[in-house]
Amino acid sequence: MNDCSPTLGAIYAKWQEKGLFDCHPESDKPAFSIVIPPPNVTGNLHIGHALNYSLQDAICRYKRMKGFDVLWQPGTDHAGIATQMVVERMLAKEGVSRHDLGREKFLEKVWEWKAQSGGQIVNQLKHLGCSCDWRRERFTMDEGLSAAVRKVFVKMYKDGLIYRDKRLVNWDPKLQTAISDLEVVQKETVGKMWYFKYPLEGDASKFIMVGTTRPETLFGDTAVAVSDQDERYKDFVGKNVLIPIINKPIPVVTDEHADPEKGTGAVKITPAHDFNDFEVGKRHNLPLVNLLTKEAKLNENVPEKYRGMSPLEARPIVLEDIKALGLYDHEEDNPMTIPYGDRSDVIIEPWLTDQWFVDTSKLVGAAVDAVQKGDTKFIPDSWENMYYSWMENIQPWCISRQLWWGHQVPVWYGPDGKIFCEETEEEAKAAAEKHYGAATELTRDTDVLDTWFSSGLWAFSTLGWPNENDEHLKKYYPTSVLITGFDIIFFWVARMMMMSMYAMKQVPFKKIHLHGLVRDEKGQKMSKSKGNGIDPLEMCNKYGADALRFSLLIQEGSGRSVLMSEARVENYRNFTTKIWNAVRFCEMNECKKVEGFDLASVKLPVNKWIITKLSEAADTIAKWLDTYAFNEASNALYHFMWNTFCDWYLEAIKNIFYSDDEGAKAETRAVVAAVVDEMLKLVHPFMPFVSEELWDKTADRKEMLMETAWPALNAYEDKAVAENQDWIFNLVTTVRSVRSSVNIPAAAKITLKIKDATDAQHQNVESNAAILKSLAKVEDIQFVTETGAGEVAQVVDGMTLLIPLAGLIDVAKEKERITKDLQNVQAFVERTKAQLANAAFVSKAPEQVVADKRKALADSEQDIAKMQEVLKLLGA
RNA sequence: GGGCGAUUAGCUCAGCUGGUUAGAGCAUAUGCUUUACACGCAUAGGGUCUGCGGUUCGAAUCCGUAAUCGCCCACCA
Repeated sequence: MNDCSPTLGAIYAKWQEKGLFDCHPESDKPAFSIVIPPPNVTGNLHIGHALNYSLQDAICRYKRMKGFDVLWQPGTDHAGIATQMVVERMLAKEGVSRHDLGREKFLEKVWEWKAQSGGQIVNQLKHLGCSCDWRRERFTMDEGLSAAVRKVFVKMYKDGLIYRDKRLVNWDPKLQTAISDLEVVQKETVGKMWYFKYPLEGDASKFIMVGTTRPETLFGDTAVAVSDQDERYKDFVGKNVLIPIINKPIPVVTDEHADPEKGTGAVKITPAHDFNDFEVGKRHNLPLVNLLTKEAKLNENVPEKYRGMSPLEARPIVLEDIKALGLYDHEEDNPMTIPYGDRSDVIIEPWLTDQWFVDTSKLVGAAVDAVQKGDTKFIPDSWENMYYSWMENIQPWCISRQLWWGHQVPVWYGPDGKIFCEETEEEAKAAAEKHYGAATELTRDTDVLDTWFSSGLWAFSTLGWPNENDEHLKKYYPTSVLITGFDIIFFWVARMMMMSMYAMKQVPFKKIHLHGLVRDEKGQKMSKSKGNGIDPLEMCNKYGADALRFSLLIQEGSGRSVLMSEARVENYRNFTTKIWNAVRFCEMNECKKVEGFDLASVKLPVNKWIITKLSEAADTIAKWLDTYAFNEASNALYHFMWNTFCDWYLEAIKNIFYSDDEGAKAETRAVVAAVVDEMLKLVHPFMPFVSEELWDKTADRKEMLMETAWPALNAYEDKAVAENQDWIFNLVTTVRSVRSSVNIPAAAKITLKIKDATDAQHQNVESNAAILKSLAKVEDIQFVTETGAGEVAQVVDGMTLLIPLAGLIDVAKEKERITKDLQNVQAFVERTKAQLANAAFVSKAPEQVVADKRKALADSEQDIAKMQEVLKLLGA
């Protein structure tokens, strides 16, 4: 916590020292809890993390201010594959492989690494301002969390939900482990389809032609399948054909898998190397011939000349050999997808092994029901459909990994292979003794679990489970909301739902807010290879964490992508600077906090106006944050702060500060100080550092900004006064606009004449004369009954504004300007008249709509008359 | 092949249950060295709301359809 900014570091340290991040299970405040999506312990903060954590921090800070007892539960994930790879790479530099060390020593090295350089990301989170309860930091390999893993595994095993099976799995030959379906990414390529002949056994003149994308697997063929509807191959069914090269006879079988429409209608069946063929093999009791080693090299089941080659190396040689035999027919280009490992980026092979599976089909029911009942709500809810459809088509989850780093499967085998699944070795031994009638030597299963298995328990394992009496578990579970990226909805969200419904009989979180991906300015995914990444820490250093956070927050809505570029961060850095300068201005004008000042005593309309606007902004921002619409909330804050507070309010009160009305000055100073205080509270969830720093700078405080309550100012709102004030500001804009369009020099003071003002308008202008004069650069305001020559005119709200220009007026231009204006209003009047003449509209539309139209029509007609009057004077 | 989402100003997006003379930020133009801020202030220009059809007194908003783009899932002998 130093390379961001010493000041920010100090503020962060102070929050932490005061215990402001801590949860208080003993308090009677209502709970609000979030578990962090645990970053990999190997991780470095990237921009996607920055988005995810900024959202959570904003919500947590806001909820604290709203009176909740907040727990933001932090921690890291042991990240089986990633971590093992990191440590292996480190060892490789010393010329050591993990196999040189052996499992136990290697795991020691991993823990050493973790102690020294693991979890850097936790410190990086602090740079962002994350207000996690760090006392409660957890790691998925902690003893408590590991106990949770063992307990759930054993329970699932005993409930028949976890089983061991020999079947085809996705095998990663680089990492040499099985991986789950989700960890396989399909890449589009244009491959080839090769066609060649399988001669009929005993009659080489007859043959079946097959097409295949993987000719090198023919050594593992154990049948050729055709459709029972396919006349072409009727005579072959039940007979044998010979595998080219090795001349091994295999049967021709009929199977639904063979589609007469595709290829030649005949399929070679390689049950040990293709998922579909595996199923065909099962239906026909075909033998399984495994051709690959765990490195995915051809093994002893292929002729010697091919052994040790990779499938891709063997393929052209096999094809040459088929050609040499005269069995080759032709080839075609074939668009296809090839499976790759998401971590290793090598081709994944279906491979026959013993693995552990979760029978997810038995878990999905409760997980789906919970969402259908609304116990967990998706935000945005469009994700629910995707969740349902994935759940409905769920496949068994392969949870075993042939790695060393991870939760070792709590399974021991007896000498006869009997399985003892228990939470501890002692229990397993006891069970074995009972089973065999004597103490028996057991060997432990060497597999570890898929990292997502432990992540699936994260929402309750971090809160103390399996200790059901843990006060944190009791108070904070189910958690209030999970905030995470939609990309891990299946990996994590769905699994958490299943695991939680199974182990806890409760949902893990009541809401789930799914946010989009961070992309570059052009909407492209950020990647190292493209070099279009944005480093969040660099942005923090250059522009401050607040600017980075805000540029992320203001874009996050409806789960859409968040586009990032340095220019955007820079842009919102300007916003932090603006706040800084505004507060500085207030200080310079001696706006000091007045103890005991009662906002209800405020008299000046402009002050009542800002208080009303502030109150409205507090409610609006709260409303949006409550619905996780971070973009809307951020926009509301930006608009209030910059537009309402700086551009209007501070400009409007300058004339008070420069006047000698001490009473008005005193009231305004007190109001400014109070408004700044409340405004900083609104800023705080979004930009905690700058707001806290200004809070500290502007007064002697008993409490830090972070621990203050969210503004509740509805009692001080005065909507009527605020509306009048809005009208005055609109009038200012109108005058400025006229000035600009007739090129009155910016610095020139003008006289403003107002004709046909109503009493209310007159009064409003009178009481805001000073503001009007200073903001519109008006020297003198006069209420008149006649228009004079040489005056620029503008009709607004039934009044005619007149600005004498001492003969400088360009009559032709004036006519054009007013005529254009007039035409717009006339067009509106025509439309509205037509609408009101429509009997169907008048009878069917709501009364209020019709009344509003009538009023607008009348007003516009009045304005038209005044414009025509002006034009007449111009000599039209 | 199945599903989902998007299409509104030059760019990025608001516009919730149909009634606004369709908004914001950025960018652009013009004018401002106004004693908080040029990382600023003021003003302005800019949109037949992707096309077509329908429902309705009334459609950016609802329905259908087409096109384009994006994403997810499945399959590809």
